Amino acid sequence: MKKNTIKVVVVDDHPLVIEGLKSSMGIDETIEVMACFENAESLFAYLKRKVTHVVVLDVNLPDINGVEVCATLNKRYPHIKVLGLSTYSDPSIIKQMIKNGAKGYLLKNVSSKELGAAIHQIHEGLSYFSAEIQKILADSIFDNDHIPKLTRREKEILKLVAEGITTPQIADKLIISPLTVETHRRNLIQKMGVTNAAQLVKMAIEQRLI
Amino acid sequence: MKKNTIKVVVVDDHPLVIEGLKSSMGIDETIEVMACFENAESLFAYLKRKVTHVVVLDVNLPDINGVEVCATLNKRYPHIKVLGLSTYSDPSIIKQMIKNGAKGYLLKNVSSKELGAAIHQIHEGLSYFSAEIQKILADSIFDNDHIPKLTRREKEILKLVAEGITTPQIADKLIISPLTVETHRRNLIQKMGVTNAAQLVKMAIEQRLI
DNA sequence: TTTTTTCTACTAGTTTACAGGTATTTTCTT
DNA sequence: AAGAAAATACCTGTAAACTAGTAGAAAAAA
Repeated sequence: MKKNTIKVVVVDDHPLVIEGLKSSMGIDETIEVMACFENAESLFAYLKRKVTHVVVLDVNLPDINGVEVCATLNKRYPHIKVLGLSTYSDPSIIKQMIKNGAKGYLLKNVSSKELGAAIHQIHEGLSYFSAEIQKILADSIFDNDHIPKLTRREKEILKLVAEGITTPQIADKLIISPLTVETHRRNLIQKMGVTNAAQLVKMAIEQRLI
Repeated sequence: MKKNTIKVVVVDDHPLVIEGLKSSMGIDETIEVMACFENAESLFAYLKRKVTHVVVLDVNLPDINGVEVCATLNKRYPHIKVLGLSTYSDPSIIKQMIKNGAKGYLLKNVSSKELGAAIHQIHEGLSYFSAEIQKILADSIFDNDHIPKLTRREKEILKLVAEGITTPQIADKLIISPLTVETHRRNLIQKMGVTNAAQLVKMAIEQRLI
């Protein structure tokens, strides 16, 4: 075992990614990939026995929530730096990771070079967020200003609209006046900043409201 | 360059996965990873010059639709075997890939061993679908999702409808008669088996047509 | 309890969408 | 060159959706 290396463990359910990480980090002699795990359980078993500096953690684990793993890691081993990794870019997940003590975050389309740089940087006590992640976070702040708060009834009607149910049918279903349904539709369109039902449905799906 | 090897090229936007594939296949001397690409354009440029047996194709490419790439591959190079690869498991996507000539399909949580076996098998003219994929396909038989064939123009109009653009505006944009646009809308609604534009948009997004 | 929000409902008019046909021309495909 | 598929366009209705206001009742929050 080499001395003065950054001891890294990887948690990812994709053998190919693990293989890629090992292979990529093999070049950098200051980074040592000590172990790889496909689930959280074996990670914690390992950490009890071995010294570890950095955990590269895939957030999209099949069995356990990556965010929770990060929280547990931060609680039990505050000195271990967590570097989050995921394929897709959900701002809320990234925020939760940061909240739970992740020191860095990358998307899986990261290059070997950037990954190495990130590991070095967080090991030195700094944080590392790739340009893409920073942009996602920046955009999400902007988007939060436009959060269309929909009422319970509006959400209900929105779902029915997306199912192709017409105003008279919705009125019939909810036992209210069609005129009321129309009002809700109008408010939905106004709140979401769209022009008609088709665009409303598109936006609603994009905003994960449906 | 070795002789009698299976010449493989990889298309994936994740450098780590590419690295993992190269590393994994390095063990098997009968498989030779000739090149890796992060987009479809450079793949086709390569194929014009070099002999290739198997293309390992990530379906979730950022720029271009993986299904379309598969279709183009199958059309231009019918002798090349395509092995689909994706992180998530959408039955309709897998079906579309098979329909477009993919000889095999795997999820990214595949082991190096299975990947090697799959490459060998499809190179021999057989097909290869991992147990997980087979299960997904089997399950999806029950909920028969008829994927209607939309024409180029229909897809174009569908996108505009989803953006909230009205028939007169679409007509203006495409420099065709509003009556023609209405016809296309009607055909879209009929083909997709829906009742109005709102439901049409929802279905289109669900079927990944937008 | 007061205030605010949400849900309800209305009038009136305009625009767009949808149903059901038919039919010509253009563009692929064979 | 022939046939099929797609894109174009029209007609006649009816139904629904959208715009733009107003406003009372119920529920939730302060």
